[in-house]
Amino acid sequence: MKKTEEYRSKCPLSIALEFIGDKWSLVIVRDLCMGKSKYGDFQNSPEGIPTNILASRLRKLEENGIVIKEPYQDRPVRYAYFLTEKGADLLPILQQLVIWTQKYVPDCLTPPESFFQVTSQDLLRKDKL
Amino acid sequence: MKKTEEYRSKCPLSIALEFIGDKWSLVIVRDLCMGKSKYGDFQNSPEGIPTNILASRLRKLEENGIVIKEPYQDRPVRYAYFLTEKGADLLPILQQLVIWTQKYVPDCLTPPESFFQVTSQDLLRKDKL
DNA sequence: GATAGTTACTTGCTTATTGCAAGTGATGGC
DNA sequence: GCCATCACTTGCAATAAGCAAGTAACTATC
Repeated sequence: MKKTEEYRSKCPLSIALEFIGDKWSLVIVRDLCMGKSKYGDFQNSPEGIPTNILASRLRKLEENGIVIKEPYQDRPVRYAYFLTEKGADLLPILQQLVIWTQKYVPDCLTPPESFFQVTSQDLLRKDKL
Repeated sequence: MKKTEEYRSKCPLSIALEFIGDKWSLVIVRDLCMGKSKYGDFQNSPEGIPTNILASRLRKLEENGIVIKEPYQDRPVRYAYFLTEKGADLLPILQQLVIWTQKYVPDCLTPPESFFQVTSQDLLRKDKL
């Protein structure tokens, strides 16, 4: 992992944005929180993430220790993706983002009640939301 | 403001990322929370935001109702920037991002104690952190 | 053995964005 | 008239985003 000298500053907010400050990374983390783990799962999400962006973001999230990939099949070898503890701890951020949008954007969807009750620990036990 | 049909999906998380899912917007919001309001203030931040990016992001934040600009001088006219209520309500998101980074990135800075005690309401009273 | 289907990517290309460095405009001070 | 200040804009090169098609490694079917 990077030394703090390699970030554009030592501010923790600024550092966080170097990890997840783009339009797709937290969408992928959302899908992982919801129990999705394979390529087809992510591609079925309503945003229609381009396949090259999906591959690139999953690789970066894995490099940053937010996601791990585990083979679920041998011939050919194919991988499923899961959140690490570091990744699961992004959940409170997702929850706060949802609260913000629900307050300020009319007509957006409401996640299930469980979404606000689930904790990072729950995700690691692989409970589905 | 956009209708929900104009976002890439109706998911509140996804919508939020269309507003602030980049590496600079929340850094600017951080600076506004800290009481900064003029160009020179933002440019003095440690990340060294390029001036064209600063201008572009402030304009977008204003268009999205997250920031307002008010003239502080007439000749020539010059503007200072402040958070709206919508912008101040991003504070819990900033706080969660900081908690995450402090847990997972060694050697990052620690904000003042007040950062975690301040509320969105406090920001609107223009209390400095 | 050839063909088709499935899943997970990669590739080539176009378009868009990022960001560097310099420049511009409207003032005031000397 | 020149210089300084502050808030941007501009031109351009580099990088990233994303579209659409393609590829690889299997299995199933005929």
